[in-house]
Amino acid sequence: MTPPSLRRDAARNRDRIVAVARDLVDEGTPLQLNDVARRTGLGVGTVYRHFSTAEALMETLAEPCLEALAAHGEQALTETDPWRALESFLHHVVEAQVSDASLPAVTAAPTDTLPHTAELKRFLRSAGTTLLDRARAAEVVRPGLTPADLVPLMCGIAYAVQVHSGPTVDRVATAHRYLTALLEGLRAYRPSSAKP
Amino acid sequence: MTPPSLRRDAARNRDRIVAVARDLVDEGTPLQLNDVARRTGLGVGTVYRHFSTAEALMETLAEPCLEALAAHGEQALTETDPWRALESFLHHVVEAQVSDASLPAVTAAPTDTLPHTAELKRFLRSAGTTLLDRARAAEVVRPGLTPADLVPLMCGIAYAVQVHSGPTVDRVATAHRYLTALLEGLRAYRPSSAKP
Amino acid sequence: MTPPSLRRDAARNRDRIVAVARDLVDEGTPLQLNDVARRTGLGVGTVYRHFSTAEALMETLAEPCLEALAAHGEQALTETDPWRALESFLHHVVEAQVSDASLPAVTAAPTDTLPHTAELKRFLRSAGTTLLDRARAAEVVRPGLTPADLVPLMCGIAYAVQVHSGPTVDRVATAHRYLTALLEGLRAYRPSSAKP
Amino acid sequence: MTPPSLRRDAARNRDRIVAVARDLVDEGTPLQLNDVARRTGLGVGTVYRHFSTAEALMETLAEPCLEALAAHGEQALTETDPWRALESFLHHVVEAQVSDASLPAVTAAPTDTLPHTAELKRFLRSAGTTLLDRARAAEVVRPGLTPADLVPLMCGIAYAVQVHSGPTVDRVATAHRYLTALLEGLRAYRPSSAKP
DNA sequence: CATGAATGAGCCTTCATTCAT
DNA sequence: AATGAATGAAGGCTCATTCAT
Repeated sequence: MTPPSLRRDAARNRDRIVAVARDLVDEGTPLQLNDVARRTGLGVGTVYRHFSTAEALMETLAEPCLEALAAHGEQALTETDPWRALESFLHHVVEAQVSDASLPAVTAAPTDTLPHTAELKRFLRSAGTTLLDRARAAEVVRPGLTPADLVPLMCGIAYAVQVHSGPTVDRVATAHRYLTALLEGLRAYRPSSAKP
Repeated sequence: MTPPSLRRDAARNRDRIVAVARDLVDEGTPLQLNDVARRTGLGVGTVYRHFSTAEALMETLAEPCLEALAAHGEQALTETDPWRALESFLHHVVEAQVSDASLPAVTAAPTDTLPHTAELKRFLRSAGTTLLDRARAAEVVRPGLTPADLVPLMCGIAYAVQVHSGPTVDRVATAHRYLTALLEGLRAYRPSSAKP
Repeated sequence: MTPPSLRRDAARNRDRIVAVARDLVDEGTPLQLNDVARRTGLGVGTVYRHFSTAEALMETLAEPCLEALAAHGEQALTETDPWRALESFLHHVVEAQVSDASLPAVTAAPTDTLPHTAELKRFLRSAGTTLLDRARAAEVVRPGLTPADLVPLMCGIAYAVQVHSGPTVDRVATAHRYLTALLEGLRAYRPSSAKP
Repeated sequence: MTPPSLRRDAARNRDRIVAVARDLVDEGTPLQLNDVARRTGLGVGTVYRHFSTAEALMETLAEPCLEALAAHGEQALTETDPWRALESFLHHVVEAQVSDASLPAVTAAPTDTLPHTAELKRFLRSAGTTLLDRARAAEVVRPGLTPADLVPLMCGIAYAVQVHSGPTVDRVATAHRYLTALLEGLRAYRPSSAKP
């Protein structure tokens, strides 16, 4: 995560920047490098040296989450039940999307700043594609949606949750509900009709 | 739509403002009153006289669409088949959402500027609520989603379509596909797939 | 006060404008002709036709007060005791200054818009001059202040009262206190030393 | 006055801003940060960096004067004759008020921007209070005015001088005359005039 | 006479980015 | 490497006044 071979103090500064940015994102404040500089007590120049744009910083925040999702993706790829594999992976994705505000911003962005972000997103897309393709091959999934729809739909659910938002709503639960509804529509044979 | 009894030239200016705003919104440019003034060739003050905030202008752009949706809503309320009523109404909604960029902005806004906008949104929400409640009463819809989820989900679909967007995608078709998937998940026991 | 030979409706408009302006001034709102127009329901042009500047309107508001003061001035000029004449006149002046917000604005202005205002102010200045000169001739007043100081000092007292202002202060009482202090300083022989 | 440990060029800019502001205030021009920026040739942002509001800049202009007054206040507090102490202090105050246009603005403001300004004003108020209380205790002052009246009255005198203003008037002399008149009224039994 | 739409200069403020120190 | 001052375009908005209807 933190680039190696960085002078001790430089590394400390970098961590400080990331920590402050994390706080800003968590409290819903728009991420501005000037603002980060002020709150870290560092000079703007220092912040710019570490992160040349706000997007780069945002992607750095999202990185751990993306990596965790990638791990879940790898895990899902080893699962034998193709439906459960897909379902489980996507639930992890939406949960992450609504839990960490840095994620939707990075996920929905058409282009990436950091190579590593691009790589992770590429892997997640390919994992999703594989999982959906397997499910279609096993005929546990209805046609109509393609792998290219997965990312947009996950973003859409995250956005829907945000629109829904009020003080009394459990965002994670709502996200799962929305995904569940969508997956019901995606599934070929529903339990009720699979029983008899 | 255009307030009556306005001086001839004032009405022309107002229309000009709305037309320019329409273009801006269609081309994805953020709607700024100063910008509108510049492009219309009118003074800033003139624009502010007609629309005291950018939101008011945006809502004015969205108004015809909202009214058309309201008409569809009334239509749907007279439909006898509760499932078809809900389905048809929601398809009209998402189609509008992706066809006119002013709509998602207005729909997702937590507060409204123009009384008429508020009224239309209220009506649309109540129509959706009634349609969903009827479908639930007729047991053609699965539990899990409530009337309060409708607006967020429609916004989420519009957002998903936007994330999907590329030069070669048919936005309307994509929106219908997404809604169809969701409705499949919402639907209770469909005769067709329960048989074989 | 209201110019004669004005069409009935024009006169009504004029009165309406003055009434609204009175309210604005009383509530401490800056006097803007646009604002007056909106609150009267009249067009801006109409307001401008009646009062070509905000100052003209302000002077119109102040007029009744100025006339009342002029009456007090004439009264004072008939008084035999030169000290009491001066004292009484000035107390009327400061009381008016703090009671009607239109007055300080007009009194302190170096130039006047309406001829009648200029005339009234001229008369008040001359009355003050005469009263002070008589008091000096009667040696009931100490040298040091001249007639030209009267207007500035009355304005200064009104301003001091305004600076003092808080929710719990009686502006009129404060004004009288301040003037009393000043008059004590102006007076030659104070009661205590005049007795024996 | 100028904060220490500021980069050389930054300090130069700051001084330039203050100098230009000084000129504006001296020539009676309303103090606007944009205007200051234009006249200094600096960017607006630079001016805002140094002084976040026009009030902050105004208070910075007034600061040296306020400090000089505070020094006079301390001096007066060591004076043994309570009357002379009060008199001398107040004469310094009014002289400052009419000599530096930044002072009345700061003095009359109900709230302060810079902590140091607030502190200085607090000290001056308390010095005035002490001096007046001592004079009352020594019975060299008549009742009727309280410490809370001092600031308003000093502002009132400054305002009176400004109303008086014309090309041929010596503002400082006028201010002293007005204060003298007021102090005469404040003073209790003067030996000189009580004798004959 | 009355109207009120139009004007546009001008004020305030923010922010992403550069670059001298 | 680090600093943080400087920049200035850009956006938001108000208001006194004019003039076509």
